[in-house]
Amino acid sequence: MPELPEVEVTCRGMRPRLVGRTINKVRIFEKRLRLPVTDEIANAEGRKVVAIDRRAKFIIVSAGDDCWITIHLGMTGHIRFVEHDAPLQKHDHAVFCLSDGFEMRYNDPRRFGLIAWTVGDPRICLPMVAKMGPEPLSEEFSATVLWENLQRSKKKPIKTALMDNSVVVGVGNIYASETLFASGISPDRKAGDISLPEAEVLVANIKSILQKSIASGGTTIRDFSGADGKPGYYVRELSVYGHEGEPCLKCRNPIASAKHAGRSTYYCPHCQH
DNA sequence: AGTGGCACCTGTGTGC
DNA sequence: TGCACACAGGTGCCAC
Repeated sequence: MPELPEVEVTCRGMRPRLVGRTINKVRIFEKRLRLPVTDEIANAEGRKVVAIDRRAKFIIVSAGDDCWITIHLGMTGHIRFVEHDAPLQKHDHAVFCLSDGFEMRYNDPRRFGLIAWTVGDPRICLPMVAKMGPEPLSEEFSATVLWENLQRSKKKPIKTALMDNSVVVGVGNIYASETLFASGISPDRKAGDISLPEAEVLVANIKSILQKSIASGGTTIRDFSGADGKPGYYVRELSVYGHEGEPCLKCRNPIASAKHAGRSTYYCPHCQH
């Protein structure tokens, strides 16, 4: 489901519902996520949530005293807040009972997500999180940084390189296609052949497209919804993703599709070089 | 060392 | 209607 905008939208939805509440009880119905949920998650009981942050596509919940809960939504995960007596849904794998009578429920049909408990900031002590590349919406993510990172995977197609978390985080399959279209760059170009001025254009488009998507509540293809249950409306703004055969918004020639590293890519052969 | 391919899962849509 | 198959928003690991 979620790329960076969807995770950011989820975080923003969680903050007013979770921060300041005490987690009274944790119930795990299915431990077999991407990494098994450990029994340590029960240590969250009795703790009050202090803050919620995002790093790449990880949701990082601070529970005070250097105790942390890290949540990843995988491809199909989502978070909902419901009254404690609301019926459980299929694939509700974890339930956090809160002091205000509501429950935060983690639902993930494909179970590619994860829920981890750590003592110590996950951005330091969870290797999966610690080794992530630059945040696209941060100041540090500049044309120079992108260009330098692209040199490390210079033989990859640029589309695949943009989805590599060591190059930049948060750009998944949808936004890789969208940012390349906006930049007029072919997905087949080798990452190492992207010039600094082109990197400049890419950085600007990555930032603006991700920001616009966040403002629209993210992109709902099939089943994404934010923590408030609302779908993302950015799907209406997508220029190429899922639009194979339809006329390009710039030149009216048909949008094409291709595969890069097994993932679908959409692009305009006429506008992107 | 960088790269492509596969694996992990369930659900949905399509074509026969 | 049923079945087989392809495909889906992510990412770690495994051979080459």
